[in-house]
Amino acid sequence: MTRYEHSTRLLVATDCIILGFDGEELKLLLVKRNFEPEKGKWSLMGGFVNDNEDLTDGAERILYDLTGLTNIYVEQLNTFGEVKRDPVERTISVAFFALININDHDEAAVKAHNAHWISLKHKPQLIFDHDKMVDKALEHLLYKAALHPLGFELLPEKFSIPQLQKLYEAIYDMKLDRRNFSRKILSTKLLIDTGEKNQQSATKKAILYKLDKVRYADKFHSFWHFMPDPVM
Amino acid sequence: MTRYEHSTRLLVATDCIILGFDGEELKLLLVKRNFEPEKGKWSLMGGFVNDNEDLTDGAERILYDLTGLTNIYVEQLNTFGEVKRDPVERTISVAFFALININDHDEAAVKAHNAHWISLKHKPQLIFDHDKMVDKALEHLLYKAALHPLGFELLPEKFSIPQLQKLYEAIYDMKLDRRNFSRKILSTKLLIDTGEKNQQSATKKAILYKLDKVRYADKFHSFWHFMPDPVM
DNA sequence: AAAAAAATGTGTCAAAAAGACACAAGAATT
DNA sequence: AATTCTTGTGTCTTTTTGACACATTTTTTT
Repeated sequence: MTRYEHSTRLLVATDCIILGFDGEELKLLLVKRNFEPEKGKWSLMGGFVNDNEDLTDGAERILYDLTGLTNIYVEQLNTFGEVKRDPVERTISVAFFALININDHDEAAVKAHNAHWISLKHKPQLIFDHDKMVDKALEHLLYKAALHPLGFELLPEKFSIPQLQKLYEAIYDMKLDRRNFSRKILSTKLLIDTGEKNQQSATKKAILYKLDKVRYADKFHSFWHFMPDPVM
Repeated sequence: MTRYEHSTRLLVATDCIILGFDGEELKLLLVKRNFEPEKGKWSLMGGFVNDNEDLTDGAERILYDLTGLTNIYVEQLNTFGEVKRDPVERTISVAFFALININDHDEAAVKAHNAHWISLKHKPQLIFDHDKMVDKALEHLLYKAALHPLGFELLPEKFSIPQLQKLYEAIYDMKLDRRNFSRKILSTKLLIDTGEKNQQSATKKAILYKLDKVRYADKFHSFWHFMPDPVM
């Protein structure tokens, strides 16, 4: 037995939902297509999966191409396979979810691909079912960030508690009490005081922390309750 | 533009991880293959995705074939696409996660497919990367059930609180305090007292509840903390 | 028929966590 | 030196959790 005969073979693509944080709001890395189909429209960055390439490798290849980064937080999200989702030809697309610190990426690579960071609040309409993909990614972010403080992936290595709070406020689009947030985050004992202070801050310099990666890995599969319940 | 030329097309399959609960333990619906490759070995139920068929439809077709059920809780889990995962020919497999009440299924259909309910504690080794798929499904169940009381999907329409507790104990493989569990579950106000009592119970008859589906749908996107934190 | 056994429903109390809020302190601006 | 903005930390009250005890219902045993 060397091949499954009589079975249909389909195009398989990968699309990446790349989220970043600039200190104020969540942004999405989108490309303005300069090729057909849908030339001139906004879309996620994607590409076909090669014959001899794992799905994850395909996604990482695309991410590297676009951002110049390698050690990104990437997770497989969902596979979109509606028959008519691509008008040209049926294509299955495996969507990947990536979080990066917005200041880390290679700007030249981004420019070369005609890509731009767009605030989620001003997201344009995207091609095909890419809007659905983004929705799914945001839903996933809410889930994940409620259980794990994985907002760390969106911040620089050294960060302050107020920075982290702003990130969570952006993710959940709500205001949090500064003092309670600080108490809660410190009680996890996940933050290591680097002894340094935030220099760019205009007023009082905030303490810079880094993530205790060992403890984080240990605790990752325990469930926290990170965000308050919405009132019912 | 009518086709993407020069791009490789791949076989796309669907595999279903079907979990059920018999009142005591979690079980997995597995088939003993009576066809090549890997004839005689245990595997998940799966099949190729048809040319003109959505992925979800493909999964539901396979689930209906095997169990005779249509309104199953199904969720797409993950797509497994390692180059060498299928020794015959490269095949991408989209794994689906299904929860059913183990007493509902069509036994004849199950028998016809040479399928069996196997306790997770005695799961045999499966073909290809199906073990990985099952691991992923269990991990997903832990996540989901921590946030949503989605164990309901595994129980009959009317059930008692002790039944629900046994299910959660099976999922998390831990003992829970009866009184605290009851308090917590009732405080969600998700259960409607049917006025009936459990008849098969050997001693005191337990109150049968049903799920308040409206409230459940409303609350689904709020985050609960259903299981206690593991001690660190 | 009474007692024992098994499982269910509900209540109490202390400890822990969460929510609301006040005040002190560092750093730039006026 | 006073003002403003932001950060760090503390207190108090309310809510939730965790650890228990006891009463009730039904079957089984004596």
